[in-house]
Amino acid sequence: MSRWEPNARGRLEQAALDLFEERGFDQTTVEDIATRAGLTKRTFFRHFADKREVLFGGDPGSALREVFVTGLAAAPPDAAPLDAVAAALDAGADFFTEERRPFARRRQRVVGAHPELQERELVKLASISSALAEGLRERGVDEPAASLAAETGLAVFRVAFERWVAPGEERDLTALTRDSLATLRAVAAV
Amino acid sequence: MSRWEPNARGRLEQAALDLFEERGFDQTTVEDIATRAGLTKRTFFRHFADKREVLFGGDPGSALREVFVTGLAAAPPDAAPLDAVAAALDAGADFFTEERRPFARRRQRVVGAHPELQERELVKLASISSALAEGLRERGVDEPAASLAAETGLAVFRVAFERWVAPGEERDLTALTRDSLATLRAVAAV
DNA sequence: AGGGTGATGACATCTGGTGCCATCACCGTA
DNA sequence: TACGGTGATGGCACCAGATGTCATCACCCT
Repeated sequence: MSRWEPNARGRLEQAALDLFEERGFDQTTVEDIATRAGLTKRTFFRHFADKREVLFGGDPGSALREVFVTGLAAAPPDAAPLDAVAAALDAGADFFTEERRPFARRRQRVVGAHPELQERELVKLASISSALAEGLRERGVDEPAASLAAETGLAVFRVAFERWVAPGEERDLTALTRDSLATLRAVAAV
Repeated sequence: MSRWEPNARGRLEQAALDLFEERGFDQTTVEDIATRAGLTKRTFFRHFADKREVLFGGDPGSALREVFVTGLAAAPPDAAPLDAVAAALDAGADFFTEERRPFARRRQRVVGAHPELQERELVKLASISSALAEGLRERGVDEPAASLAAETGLAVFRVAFERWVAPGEERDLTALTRDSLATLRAVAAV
């Protein structure tokens, strides 16, 4: 692909995460990141739409959304909405293998320390929620049930994910997701 | 209070909403807003932390969060988590009276047209969700049930709110919220 | 060897956002 | 009446994020 030093994008992501941990998000300029990656500020903005996006995979960040949507599509056509969403969550949980946990923890610490990064994270999750709702509608689920099932499912996933990256937690994301879903069902039971 | 033209903050909010509708968020500079309000860019940033915040009430935006928290606190101590959250949602729904609907619709159209504004909106809602979860924990609800009930409740409210501001919708927000909550309970029923 | 292609560098520019100090209107007090 | 305090505003400089434009360079293909 690249004819210069390979993997410019990856180098930028790596440099950014390192610098954000060292000095914090605000104390790191885009030029700092680019320089550490052996590139220039202008090139940074060719790979990422803005400074925050470097932590969210840029366009590839939509990969996770695809995983969820595919998982949803794989559920039996006659599955209840929340059961179909549960299948999507399982697929999402599989995406975050044990090898990814250390990186996820670093990333979560940085994001958690900076409100402007949490903004972006919420948008990404909302985008997944919208995609799930759309998938549910295609399965014949009416509004507002489709949106509610999707949003609820994502809330379950978010809670599970936060537990997964919490210090000392050892259970895998699949187990945590299923546990959270069970808790939700108990809470929502009339 | 003010010894100059009164209500500088309100004038800035009004000018901003007008300009965002006329030209769009990106095509409007902070200087444009300030000038239309008879002020300067520097003064704008004394009232609002950033350009987006002008649509979210600045600090007073936390007023809504207080309404929710107060509503939650007013629920019977032995109420089930989701019932307590339902009380909070009722309080939130009361906050948006019929007179506010036209303004809410204008605002929603602008926010809906600009992803960067949606980011901010998600943060505000997440802040309410956190406050509700905290309130539930104080009522003795354990994690992750507290977070799940809070996030689920807010999903219900968000869905209801979107229907409330939809063109042609005439039901009030309380009715829509209760309807959405009933739908959620049906969806979550095993 | 030469042209095409795509990623990068260099430069200019706009705008969001902040720090700093001056200014001005009003208020209370002597 | 005079005077100083207070709080909101204006003006200015400045940094950093973000974008448009053009030049450059490495590689591939013919």
